[in-house]
Amino acid sequence: MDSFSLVDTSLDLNCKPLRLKDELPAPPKKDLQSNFSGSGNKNPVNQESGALVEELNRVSAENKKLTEMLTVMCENYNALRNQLIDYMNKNPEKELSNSSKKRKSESSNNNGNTNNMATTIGNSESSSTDEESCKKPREETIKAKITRVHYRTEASDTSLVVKDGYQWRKYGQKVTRDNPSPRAYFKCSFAPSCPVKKKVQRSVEDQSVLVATYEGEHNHPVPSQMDATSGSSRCVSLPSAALGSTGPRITTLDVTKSKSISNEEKAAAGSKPRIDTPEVRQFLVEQMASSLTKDPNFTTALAAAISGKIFQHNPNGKW
DNA sequence: CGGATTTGACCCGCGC
DNA sequence: GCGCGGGTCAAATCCG
Repeated sequence: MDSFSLVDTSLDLNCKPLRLKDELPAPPKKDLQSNFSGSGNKNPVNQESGALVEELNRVSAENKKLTEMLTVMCENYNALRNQLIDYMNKNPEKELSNSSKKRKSESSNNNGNTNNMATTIGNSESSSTDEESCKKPREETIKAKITRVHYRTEASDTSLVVKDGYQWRKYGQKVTRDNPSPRAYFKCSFAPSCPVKKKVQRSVEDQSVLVATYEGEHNHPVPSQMDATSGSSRCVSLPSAALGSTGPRITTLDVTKSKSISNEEKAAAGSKPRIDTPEVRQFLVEQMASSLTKDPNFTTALAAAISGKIFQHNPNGKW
């Protein structure tokens, strides 16, 4: 929808990726250099602790700044959202005509986001910063968390296999009315213990984009990281969760990625607190994004921005 | 031979 | 009640 994309774009451009790029890398490098390469010898412990304190202060200040930015963004978003609601109230027919054809479950889960474009993430968690949670009764969304993820694939790819780290068993395929490309239905291989299902279909607008719709949450960890890279079956598609670098398309959010990140978080927490490694930096970005996943529209904007910036910075896309 | 995939049949909700 | 369309089932087939 236009309003959402408006929100997304504005947030996206003015938000933190730029700042992260500007602020994060530069100062710590200095610190690290002074700590390690130039480190000499006088008082390494004091020097290191001083640098850490300095780093902590810097990060705190940055955190504060980001929080303020987030507040401003929330306000802007809420204002825009209110305008959108007003608009939708004035023009209810268009939205109704779109949503009326949806089946009960889908329309209820997308509750409010009645656009049939594959541009929303129907994350059902309530937001801590947004008024959405109190405005919209979302009890029905507790049942099945629906997440929509975009994957860019090779143009020549014809399979509907998405490498997301989990193992899936295909149980059906259908050609739907609104999209000439077939839709594939997958169940998690851990079913029935794991109730997660996924639908994969090529985007109408861009055939090289796979839209995966996840229903439910895995009640087990990712089988292995190997699966995410080598593929559990004949995987062909690239797991690049970044569309932001290419087109007007709004969203991409890789749920499994955030989960694996959280594993990294545990590992990092258990080991040394390396403040300024690229991994940690990226993790901070990811964590910011994941914290915003509570709001589907912010998630949409920020995930695209983060992914876009990160992939620009790291063209190989290797982590 | 066993597991994964394919694909037509079937089920079910919704609109008319 | 009927037709349509999306989702699921399950027998057949494929493949390592």
